[in-house]
Amino acid sequence: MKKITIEDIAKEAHVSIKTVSRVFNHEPNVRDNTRDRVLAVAEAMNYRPNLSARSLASNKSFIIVHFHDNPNPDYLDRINQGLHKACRAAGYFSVNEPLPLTNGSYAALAATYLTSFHVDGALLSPPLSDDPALLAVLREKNVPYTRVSPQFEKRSSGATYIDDKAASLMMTNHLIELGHKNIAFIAGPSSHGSTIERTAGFLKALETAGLSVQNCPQYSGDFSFRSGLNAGQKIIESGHNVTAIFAANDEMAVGAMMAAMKAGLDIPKDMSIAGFDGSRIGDVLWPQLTTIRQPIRQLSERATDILLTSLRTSETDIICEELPVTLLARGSSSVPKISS
Amino acid sequence: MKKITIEDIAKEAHVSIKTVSRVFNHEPNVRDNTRDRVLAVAEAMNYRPNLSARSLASNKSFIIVHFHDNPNPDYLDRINQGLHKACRAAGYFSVNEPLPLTNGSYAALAATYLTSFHVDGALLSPPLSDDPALLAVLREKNVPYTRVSPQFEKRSSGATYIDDKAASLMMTNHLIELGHKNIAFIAGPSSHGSTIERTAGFLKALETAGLSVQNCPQYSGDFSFRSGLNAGQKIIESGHNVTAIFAANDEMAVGAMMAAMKAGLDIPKDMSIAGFDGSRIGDVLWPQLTTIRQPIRQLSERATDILLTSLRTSETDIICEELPVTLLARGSSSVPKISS
DNA sequence: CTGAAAGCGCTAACAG
DNA sequence: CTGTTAGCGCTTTCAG
Repeated sequence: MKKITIEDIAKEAHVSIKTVSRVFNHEPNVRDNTRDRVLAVAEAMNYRPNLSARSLASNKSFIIVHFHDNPNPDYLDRINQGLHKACRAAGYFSVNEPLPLTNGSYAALAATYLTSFHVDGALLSPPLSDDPALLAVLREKNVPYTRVSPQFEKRSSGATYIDDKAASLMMTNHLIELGHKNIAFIAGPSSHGSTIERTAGFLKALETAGLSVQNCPQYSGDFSFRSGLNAGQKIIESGHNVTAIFAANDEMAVGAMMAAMKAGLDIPKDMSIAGFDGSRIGDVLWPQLTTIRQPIRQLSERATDILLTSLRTSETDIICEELPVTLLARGSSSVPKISS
Repeated sequence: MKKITIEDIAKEAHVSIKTVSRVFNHEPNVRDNTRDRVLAVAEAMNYRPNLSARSLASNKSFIIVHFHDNPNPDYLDRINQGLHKACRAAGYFSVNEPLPLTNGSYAALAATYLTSFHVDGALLSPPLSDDPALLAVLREKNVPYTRVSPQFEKRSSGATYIDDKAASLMMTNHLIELGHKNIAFIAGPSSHGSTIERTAGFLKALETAGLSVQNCPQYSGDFSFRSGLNAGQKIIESGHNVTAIFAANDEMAVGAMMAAMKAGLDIPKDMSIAGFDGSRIGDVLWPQLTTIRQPIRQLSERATDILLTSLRTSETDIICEELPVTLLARGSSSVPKISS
């Protein structure tokens, strides 16, 4: 079972290897007739170009790397699905590389990675989308990249994102409309750019509704379940008469929900809970979590599409797309028991 | 910023490129002196061998692919962590490839993948670990592989696994010791080999304890949350006086728990719930899920180690390792309210 | 222990 | 529209 190469195809199709190469690279200047013959032969012989050879000769690899450091497996998985789908549709391959920000030398790690593993482009997901050190490495190495949900210098690269502020405002309004006046907010970590936006949306909604910020205490967590649990406990002990908790992601919201349940509170009668993201964790609870559903797979797929398009057209236009979110009002939120 | 190649290192270290190559491939027959000099120069010039060139010349790629079709992102993530860690420690790279069994041509997909993307080995995780069509492709293409948690022909390849039957027996005994006599079991799908083992462990425990199988109804799901919810509803409506539900994975257990909560039952007073896997979903609930914790990351890391070792030593010994599990007794299980 | 030469399978740059 | 000739950066012979 010997390996079949471009030469075998050339011989069989009575053309030169260059012509075969042209066909497989979608280059112009091949007669339809010839092209069809080559493709037929290749199909018949089950030929696949050797990626290493292609990569060595052309200095292209047909590989896109996804750098990530998000602790949420669910989020990662959705990003990967979109990435994989877009890559496959374009004949590219995708690989994943964790880049732990907690490891002081993550930028050096990325640099090492990019030197030994030639990639054609990179996809960045939060929190790496906004990491200056990583972006610097990418630019220095001349690796094109697009970003999912960047917050800073949004238009400095191709990107897809949602309107965090508007989404957060939408959710806060939902709680306000239910009748809540004492709403606690659990913000994300400052390392995530979305934190500012989501907090701003929350505050704007309060302001518009004329609610006192004094009655709406703000806490902050690191997006982890545990930090939500801690914040939830503090909120409950604080004596603020809080009737609703809005957390900047679902993990923390579920943590807060657990704190409430532990304290013997009924959800949503005694305490409404709202999250942000639309991750699986919120589907698999009773009551199910009221949240903002982000189109994560599409964000990633579109971001990859944008990257691949820019690679192929070598266009310099920077494409940025905002995708819509949905408010999922479910069992964890309702009208407050006592309006204060 | 030009690319530095093996030639730059050779020139600078006053040796031939072949010697540099020897050093980087850990080949013998290099004087320590020479080796050190080469390494020093390479370090100073920040040299990294070009993977494509290496791959083209040696017909090795230093890439391990992980084929998977597990719907649980949490499980996948842990497998990936172990894989990544083991690969990195050995200078290998890892890539992921979903292979949806629901897609009729998944075996052909795998074949295509393996022809265009040269990999040195493959890691299989359930349910692919036991897929005959995929195994056939791998063998035909001569791609070495190891498997995580295979159930059939265990010793036909390198593998790591747990003792599913013993673990299931352990959990059932836990429930029996708490005083439960009417225990429902939700089995996994027949496509997963573990289903037989886990069911066998359940039945063995009943038998040993002298409990009647009639009082312990068996259901089956597909490992999804939703299927656990459905089974849970049936169990509650069945009038079997069931006081405990043991599901063959955590997702289904949580589904069953949700069914119980919806029906107004108190967990664990009215109904004890137990799962299997130790995935995040069970940590993030109130009460937390009693479950069997599998060392998923270690299973994957060891399986990868076994694969890499066999690649480098070209030894033909097949290594299989059984790793221990832990019973996590948490809030979702307790003594039954009424002993029947 | 070390080096020189010959490719790996493909694409780039030029000729026709 | 098509073919020829050089490499890409490395490893593998095979000689020393």
